[in-house]
Amino acid sequence: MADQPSQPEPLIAYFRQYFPLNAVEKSEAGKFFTERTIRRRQFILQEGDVCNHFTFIVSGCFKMYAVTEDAKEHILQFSTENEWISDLNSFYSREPSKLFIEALEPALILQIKHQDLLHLFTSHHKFDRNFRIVVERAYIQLQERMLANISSSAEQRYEQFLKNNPELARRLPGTQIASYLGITPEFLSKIRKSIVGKSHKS
Amino acid sequence: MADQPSQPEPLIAYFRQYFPLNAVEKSEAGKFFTERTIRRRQFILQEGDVCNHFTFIVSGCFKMYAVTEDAKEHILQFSTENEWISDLNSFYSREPSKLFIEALEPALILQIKHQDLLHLFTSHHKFDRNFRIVVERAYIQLQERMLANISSSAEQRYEQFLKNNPELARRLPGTQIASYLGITPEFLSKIRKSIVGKSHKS
DNA sequence: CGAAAATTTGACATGACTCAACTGGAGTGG
DNA sequence: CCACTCCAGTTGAGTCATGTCAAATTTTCG
Repeated sequence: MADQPSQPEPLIAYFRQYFPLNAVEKSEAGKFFTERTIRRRQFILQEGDVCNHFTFIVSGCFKMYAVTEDAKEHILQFSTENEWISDLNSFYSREPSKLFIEALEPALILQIKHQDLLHLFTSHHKFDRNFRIVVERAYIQLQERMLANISSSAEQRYEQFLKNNPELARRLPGTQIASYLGITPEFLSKIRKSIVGKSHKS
Repeated sequence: MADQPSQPEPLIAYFRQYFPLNAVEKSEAGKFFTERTIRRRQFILQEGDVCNHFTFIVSGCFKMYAVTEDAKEHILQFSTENEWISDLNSFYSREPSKLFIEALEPALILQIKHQDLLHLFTSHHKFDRNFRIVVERAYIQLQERMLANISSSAEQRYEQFLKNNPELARRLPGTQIASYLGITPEFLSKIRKSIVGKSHKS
């Protein structure tokens, strides 16, 4: 539903940051990326399905999360405008995903199918390069988050999140941020109170 | 010190898993990767230095870690035979690293310099592809570890580590594993005791 | 407006850390 | 072969960080 003729300008502008596409490559991108409009709370991936699309976000915001046996949601990733989201594991292994990807706001996305992306990699190697760089940058960020998780308290991680993602901190409810940080919403509320207390003691 | 004529067979065998190199590409790999012998406790990267090499491990074992203001060591990664290790952030940004990479066992490695790797990417696009895949797989693993960290107790994370890395669990002292899991060695000791207790109650 | 979700608060429970002491190998040099 | 040191590992007591549960309040969205 809601598929439309593709307008991949935002994607082309995105790739221009790394290795700009030539005319042929731009035309190929236009051919294989499909535009979709997504409602708030709509899923673009559900647990049990194979992740068959690589998704570029033109506007809006998504969360990717796992649900554990105790029925709790654990957010692995937020992604917004000019970012990618996909369960890489399921996408490449073709095995059922253990994750959900859900829109937190109405969104506009560009999606490419698994086999079309493999085709792009093979026929136009600049896509290999651009996607190498996309994943490298994501890896570096995840590594920083990992370091914070094994070396800092919940309060420090929250402050680091505020500093690195001021925009997200404004857009998202605290419950979601708590889930991302690996703490309970109640405890996040207590952290916030304690931070306010500190800044008043000037 | 200890540089030797390169014997890149293990590396070529490694790439064969993904996209095998042709004769020209093999010869290029041989030209740019340098072999080094590393002693136990020797560093191949120290905080403050720019990470100028991408390292493939032929044999041995390394840890990559950060040291925080309280002088504690936090292990971000272990890497062993047929794996890579490098501070991607410093390697690409050319800024001083915040990390150390240190040998936990005597090791044999193959290293390529920053500018030589960029050259390989540009002149032989199969390296773009192979490194895209290398980073994708590392990303998927790190994502699993991240999920464990935000959703599981220390005991569950330790059991998951034992299951996923039985080899490392045998090779490494518990102090190092505790640092990797983000807990204290004392607490790991108590976890071990509690696990033994459980398995006796059959 | 009305329902559902987010936030806050407090009492209590538990997970994980700190510190200090002790144990027991694995080298190393005599 | 012994004595010595040096780590890794263990243990226990006390403390701090974070979670659980339940309830009241506020905000958001349909």
